[in-house]
Amino acid sequence: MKNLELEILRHSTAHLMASAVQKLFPNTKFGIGPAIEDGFYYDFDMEKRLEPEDLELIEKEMQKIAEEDLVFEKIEKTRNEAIEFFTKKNQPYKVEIIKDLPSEIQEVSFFRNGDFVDLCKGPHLERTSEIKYFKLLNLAGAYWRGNEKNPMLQRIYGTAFYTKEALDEYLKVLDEARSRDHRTLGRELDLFSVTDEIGGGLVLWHPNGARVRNVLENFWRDEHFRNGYEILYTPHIGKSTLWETSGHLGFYNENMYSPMQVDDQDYIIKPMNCPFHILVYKNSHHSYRDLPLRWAELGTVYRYERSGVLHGLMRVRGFTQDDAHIFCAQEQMEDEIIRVLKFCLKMLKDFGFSEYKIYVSTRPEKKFVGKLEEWERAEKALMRAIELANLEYEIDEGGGAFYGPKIDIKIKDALKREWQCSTIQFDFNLPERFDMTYIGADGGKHRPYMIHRALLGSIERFFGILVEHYKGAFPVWLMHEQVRILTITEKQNEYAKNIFERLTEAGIRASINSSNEKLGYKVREAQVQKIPFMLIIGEKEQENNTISVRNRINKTLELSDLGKFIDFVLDKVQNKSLTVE
RNA sequence: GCCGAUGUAGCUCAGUUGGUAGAGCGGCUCAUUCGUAAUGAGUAGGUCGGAGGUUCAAGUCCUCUCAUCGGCUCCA
Repeated sequence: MKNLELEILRHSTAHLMASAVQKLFPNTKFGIGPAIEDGFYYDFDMEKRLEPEDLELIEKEMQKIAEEDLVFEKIEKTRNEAIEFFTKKNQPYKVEIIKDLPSEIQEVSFFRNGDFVDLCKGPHLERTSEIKYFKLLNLAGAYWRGNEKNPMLQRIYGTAFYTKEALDEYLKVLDEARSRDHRTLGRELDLFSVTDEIGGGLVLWHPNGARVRNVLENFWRDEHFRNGYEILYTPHIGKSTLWETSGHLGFYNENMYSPMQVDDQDYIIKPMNCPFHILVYKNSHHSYRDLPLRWAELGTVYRYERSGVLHGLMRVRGFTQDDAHIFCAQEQMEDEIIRVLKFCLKMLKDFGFSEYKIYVSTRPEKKFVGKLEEWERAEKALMRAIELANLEYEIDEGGGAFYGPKIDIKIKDALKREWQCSTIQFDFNLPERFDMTYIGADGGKHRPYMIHRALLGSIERFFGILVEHYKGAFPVWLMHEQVRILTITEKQNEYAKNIFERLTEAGIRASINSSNEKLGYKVREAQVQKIPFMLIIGEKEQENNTISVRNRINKTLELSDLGKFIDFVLDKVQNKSLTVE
């Protein structure tokens, strides 16, 4: 199925929905109703507050209209006729759209199905009866034209497909996404919590989640040392004058928390790590021989996020960035970008993400700092690095920050959803503001290039993505508990303890369940908690000095020797294997 | 921040037209010593998100407030 065909179907379904709404709620003013990635929506302005039950009503009405087999009829009108038409019909939003069309457009097209006539350039299906498999999904508020100063309209989201199978499949994926929700799994696996008593967007990491995080961070550090980075630690607060120098108080103010007073000085909790890294740089003079400097930090920052945007671990107010800053000379810049990109992709792959989309954001039209040729050089370096890696990318023209162009990498998870994680950004602003220099081979002062980069983005978000990607069943190397020993009767307690000690000694994270429950119960418990391996220990095993291994995908493994099992697990850890067989 | 929905035990939820809180799971205790997704019995958990108000009486009605969820805007 081509996307274009789906788009036509969905857009036509949006019209169908609008015509149903018009029939049910005649005084409705219509916004727009486009097809979107997985479906469509339509925005309405009406007296009535729509409720979830109304969706069923509207769906039924749509079904009726579809069965009437109306024709989607195209009508042309001149611009003025169109304005007159919609003014008469009391459709101010439509009038606004037409008035905002470029002046060279004098003819506009309409589509009619039955009594419903909508401004639309098409294309559409031929008849309403072609729309068979659709579903209205949810209700939401949305600002007219996406601007929060405009009135808020009521939006209905829905989707449509050409076959029943495709629709069912899509609804199944939605269900699947719900069952993977990291907030639910986070509670079920006791990984983390967010509580009202502390405040929204401030995360408590429980032992299980913290264990996984710890493994992740240790790996992250090792890899950074291996890749030529040094690691820094910097404070959580700093004088407000620092943020004046950096300019954040100007351009980032609305995301920063109010200052606190210490000894008559204002201090601000950090929303970024960069100024601190720059001050480490400025603590001494640098020669061109020192460069490049690559400094990384798991830097915890606090940013004010509006209350309505907080979401589990994905959008929080306190989070840890896997931040790094690279300071280099102009001639090193291109190599550094290539290096970062390679490092980044390797890191993502180690966590099991090998599908991604890459975006390059270039210089904004108007507001930007730095010289034009610097921008061009940097943009070229970014694109070249991606091309050298033989990867595709999309250009977001003018989408860069005012201080420099960037690469953003969005990873695709098991459900093909895209998540923004990695970012590689040039900064032409801070080196200038902090007057950073190095002494070149010519004995003169030069300004270093500065590159910000985060590979995982924020540890919180990345962890949330991992939870959803793996549905809580982390790969063995990351899993907080790798092996659980299940005894059958208490006669095996001693033997179980010996096994536990050997596992622990080998560096395997294990526990014993010797409770007075039946084996079936213990298996179920371990299964629900997605523990990769269960060692079942009964009289038989004890007598023969063996073990019986079951993994979390309900398979018994042919590994009766503990030593061999330990090697097997360590091998999985070593290779970051994604399987448990 | 805005629009809408929700908020009852650790979790999932029930609570009829206002009459003073209930289940399952989980926890704890006891019994059971048992071979690959739930052994049985008993028991303890709640100022029904918070603050006002209406009423003889509020989990149920009204007002305000906070938080969460779905979106919008914004973003790591």
